[in-house]
Amino acid sequence: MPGQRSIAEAERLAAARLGGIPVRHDQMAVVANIYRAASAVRQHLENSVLRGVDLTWTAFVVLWVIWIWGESETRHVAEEAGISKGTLTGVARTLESRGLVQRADHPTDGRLVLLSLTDEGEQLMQRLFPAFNEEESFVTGQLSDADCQTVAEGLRRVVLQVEENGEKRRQDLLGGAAPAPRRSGRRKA
Amino acid sequence: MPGQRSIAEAERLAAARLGGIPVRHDQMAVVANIYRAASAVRQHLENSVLRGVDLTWTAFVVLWVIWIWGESETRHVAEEAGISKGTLTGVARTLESRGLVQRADHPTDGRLVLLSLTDEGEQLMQRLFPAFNEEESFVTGQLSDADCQTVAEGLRRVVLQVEENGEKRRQDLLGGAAPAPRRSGRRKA
DNA sequence: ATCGTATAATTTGGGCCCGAACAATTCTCA
DNA sequence: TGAGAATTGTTCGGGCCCAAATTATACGAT
Repeated sequence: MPGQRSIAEAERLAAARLGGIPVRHDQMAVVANIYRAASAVRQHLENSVLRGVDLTWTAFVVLWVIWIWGESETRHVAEEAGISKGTLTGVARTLESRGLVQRADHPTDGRLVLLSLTDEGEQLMQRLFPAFNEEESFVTGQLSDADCQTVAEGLRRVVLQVEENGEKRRQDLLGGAAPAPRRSGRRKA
Repeated sequence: MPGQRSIAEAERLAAARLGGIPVRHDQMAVVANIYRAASAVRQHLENSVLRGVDLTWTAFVVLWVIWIWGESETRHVAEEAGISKGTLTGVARTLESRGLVQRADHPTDGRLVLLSLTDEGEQLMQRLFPAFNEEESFVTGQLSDADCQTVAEGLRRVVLQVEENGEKRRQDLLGGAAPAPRRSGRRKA
């Protein structure tokens, strides 16, 4: 994990490298630190409470979503966990094979699949969540409760900005042109 | 992308589900929002400025690091980019095949490999960075400069806490036991 | 000079990740 | 009622991700 010194240094070097072009430093610092913090927190959680039960961060988040919301349609779980439908299919398969999650057909809509925790999955989350929250407290240990609220609120605004205005923004950037297709990915048969 | 309403709702449901067990809400909210913001920002950047030049977020970060720091040893690039050495090997290979990065042997230490941008890579970054920074400004558009500084500073403390105390913390949690090995991964031949 | 020991990058296995293509089902409306 | 549009979950190709194992090099001490 890179030290903080390097962020300031990188910003200085970047400014030098850009010459006359203006750089929004404060905004750059927010994005850089969001990314660093996310990596650091994920790494810590995976190597502390999750490692022992052989769960990845994503697998835990999926379990968490199903635990909190109860039996749910997969599209809802994917949305809430912040992963694509395709990714969820794979993660759910893994969790199902581990006996933590079970799938069921929707009673009236044949397109839907419902996910729920098994008893074992339920017990695991009961046991795991307090330990997880304990580490959430550890990583935020240098922040007061008020600091936490301030930071969380700032991050909420970032999320909200992207959620509410991101799509329009991306369209405007393209100026009516069709979005570039991914070079990787499935091709027509 | 899940709405903010669901975070508050999830916290409420989580509290209910945990019954008597105390939950550190503010700390939970910070971690949850760090992760959401990181996903949202990455998604927006990949689907706006990066998509057109067929770069992933990680590939861009690696280019950025080499651009800012100049020719660098791979271990330094990996550290600074926040990815493992093994991952960097693959990403560097991709970038090399695209003609954006070149590798060179270290003049005196045969173990080291140096990475630098090609002319094409240099030109790409000159062109790309302003657009990238523009989107960093967009995603933080609901925050004032002062807000940005506050949020960045809070996140810095989270990173610092994990960097400085994370390893000890993880050892303490294990209580002297050997860390659980990953179930996945390479096995002895 | 040679034998460990330390450190570098790479390889490798299992898994996550996206988004386009696809198959199955439901909805819509003429 | 029936054909097309819409929506769901799955498949799939290319790529990232980690950490352990491996290989190669450097260096210190005999």
